[in-house]
Amino acid sequence: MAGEVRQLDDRKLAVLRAIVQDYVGTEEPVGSKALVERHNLGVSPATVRNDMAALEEEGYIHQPHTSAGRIPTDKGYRLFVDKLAEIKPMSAPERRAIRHFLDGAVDLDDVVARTVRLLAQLTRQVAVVQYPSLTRSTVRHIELVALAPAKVMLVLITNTGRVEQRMVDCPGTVGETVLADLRARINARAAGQRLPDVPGLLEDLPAIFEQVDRPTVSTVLATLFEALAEQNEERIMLAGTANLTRFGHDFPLTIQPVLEALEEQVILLRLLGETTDAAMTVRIGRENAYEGLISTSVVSVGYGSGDESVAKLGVIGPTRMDYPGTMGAVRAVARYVGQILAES
Amino acid sequence: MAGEVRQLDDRKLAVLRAIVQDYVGTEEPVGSKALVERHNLGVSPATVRNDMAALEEEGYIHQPHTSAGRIPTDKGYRLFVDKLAEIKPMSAPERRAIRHFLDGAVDLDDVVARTVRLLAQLTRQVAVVQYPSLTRSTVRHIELVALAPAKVMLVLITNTGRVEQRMVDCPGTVGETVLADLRARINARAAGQRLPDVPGLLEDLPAIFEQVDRPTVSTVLATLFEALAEQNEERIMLAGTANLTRFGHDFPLTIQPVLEALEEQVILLRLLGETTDAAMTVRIGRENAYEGLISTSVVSVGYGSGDESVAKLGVIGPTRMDYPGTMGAVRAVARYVGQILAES
DNA sequence: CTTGGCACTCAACGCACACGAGTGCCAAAA
DNA sequence: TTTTGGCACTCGTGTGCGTTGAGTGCCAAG
Repeated sequence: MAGEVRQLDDRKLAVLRAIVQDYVGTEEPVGSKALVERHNLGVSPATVRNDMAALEEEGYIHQPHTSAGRIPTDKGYRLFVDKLAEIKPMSAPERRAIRHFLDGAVDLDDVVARTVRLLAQLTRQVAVVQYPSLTRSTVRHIELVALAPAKVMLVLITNTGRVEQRMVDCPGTVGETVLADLRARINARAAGQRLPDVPGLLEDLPAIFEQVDRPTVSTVLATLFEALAEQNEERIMLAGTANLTRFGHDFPLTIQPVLEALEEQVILLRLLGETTDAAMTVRIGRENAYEGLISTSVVSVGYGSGDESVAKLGVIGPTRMDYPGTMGAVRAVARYVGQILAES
Repeated sequence: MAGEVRQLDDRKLAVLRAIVQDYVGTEEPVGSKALVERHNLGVSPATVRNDMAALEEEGYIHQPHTSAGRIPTDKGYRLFVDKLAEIKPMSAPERRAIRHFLDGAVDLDDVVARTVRLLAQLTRQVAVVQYPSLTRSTVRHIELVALAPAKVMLVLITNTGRVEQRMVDCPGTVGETVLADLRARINARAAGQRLPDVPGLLEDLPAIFEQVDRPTVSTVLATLFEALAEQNEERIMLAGTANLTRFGHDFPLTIQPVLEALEEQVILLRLLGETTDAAMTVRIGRENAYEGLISTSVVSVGYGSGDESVAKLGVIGPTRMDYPGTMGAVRAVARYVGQILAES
């Protein structure tokens, strides 16, 4: 990679940057003349043409047909994102708006809902927010409630405010005192612990109870462990699908697979899952594993209620998107959500 | 209305029915010649033309331009749905598939999720399912959990399996015994009662407690009443948005407002809210209050875990849709969901 | 290495024209 | 009175064709 980049002098890079910027703005192939007019590169169109030829040779741009301007390729966008663009910080009013909008949230659901709408609005694209996952969070409280003689409800509350509940059908009648005892012991050991660690801390509990109660205790614990382990049930919230209509000219073809992808939580989760934890990840066009998204880019980043990332959020848009602006918005929103979560 | 219909003899109605059926099938304006060929009306094209002229006069059909075939108007579809079409029952294999697909559900969320996907797939349109609402259901259990000295979590569980939780910030420290007492009294009075009736049954509770605890009790109850009253927070689940791509030829224009509408839960709720409880409701084109949906039809019906409807579900598609088939699917799915809910 | 000039390419546009599906109307038949 | 065949008419769609112009590649001069 370094080898290739070395061959491109500064002006060629500037030309590529200009092409990306113009194309993102106009959505039309950009020619040499228009380029020198709009950006003041101090050279003639002919020179730019030579540079363009070189850039095309290297695979950073290409022309749809002979007598047309150039369009960046995925590789071109990649270089742009990696070397040529700076994340655009949000303006002060924008930051204030974000803050204000998120501050009104009343519970975790509301935080996520507001976040995803905000992100969609800021970027004018499709926004995706993953609920804070169970695996990284810690136990705040575990509650057991007898609903019927042999029916117990188990409620798990995490430090991120997430609540998970399960019904437990017990093998026999459950005494209230036993239940209270179990509840107390579970919380004494598990409170404040990270979810994956909890099973290890509780596995010897049945032995403490009377012989007759052990099946019940075991059943309850089994259900709890199941709830803890079930990372699959990671939920996701979407917004801004209406922005897909601004996708391009060749409509149904591009938009349909995207809509299909958006309906599959599994795909979205995998998409976000590819984000390296802390850093912002940008997947451009064919870099996306899923076929339906080859003409889209995904900008995603982790967010968390402290120094540590507990979930991810991001944006899906056409490869021809305003990368600096989008990345700025994604980063800013992720930060503020983190703060909100830390406060609550 | 009776007056207008009287003017249309049986054959004219048959022509209208044929036009609707053909247009739904082909998506193209249908002419007199094609009509007599495909349906065996025992008359000549010329006769059909006369009937068409009459139908157009009455506003049931119209032609996009002079030398084109006819298209049903909203009014035409309305007549078709009201008088000319029968709800098409599901075939035995279809019914089996529905049953099988819904039977795998493990909890309420899963039931709703499966239902909405199923409905989208069956009708090949956008499906909407409202979560069983709080107002019609009864209290199964109310739980209070002390999370911190002055922080209590309130959990409300309904007979439909829905769980609603709220954090309560109490004015002072809450004693465990007081909390247990309160919990017991609340459940003794509220369990099994319909949600709207609960506040009336509990309002004198603070008076029973010691002076010092009354603020706490009042605060908890206030939060509970709030949760009970908050019908607004009725949730909705969507599926099948990808089916919008099969909407029509004039793409972005039609689809964008629809996507926007689908993102607004409020709009969807109002849409479903217009459904008269038991009966299936069909809103065609401009009959829909919301502007963005004037080129769509909404087929909706209530469903419930017994004889009574607790929530609604439906389908949104182009006015040019297969009404008998769609209505059949909606009705069948609603029935089976009702059964599932009743069982659990 | 840069630049102006120049010939070339090719999508987009406009236009004229023919085609044909579909209509409305009318007079004759039922 | 209703139905039907005939007929002239409308008008959107498709096709072929020349024009336009943005944009290119190449080359020779600066």
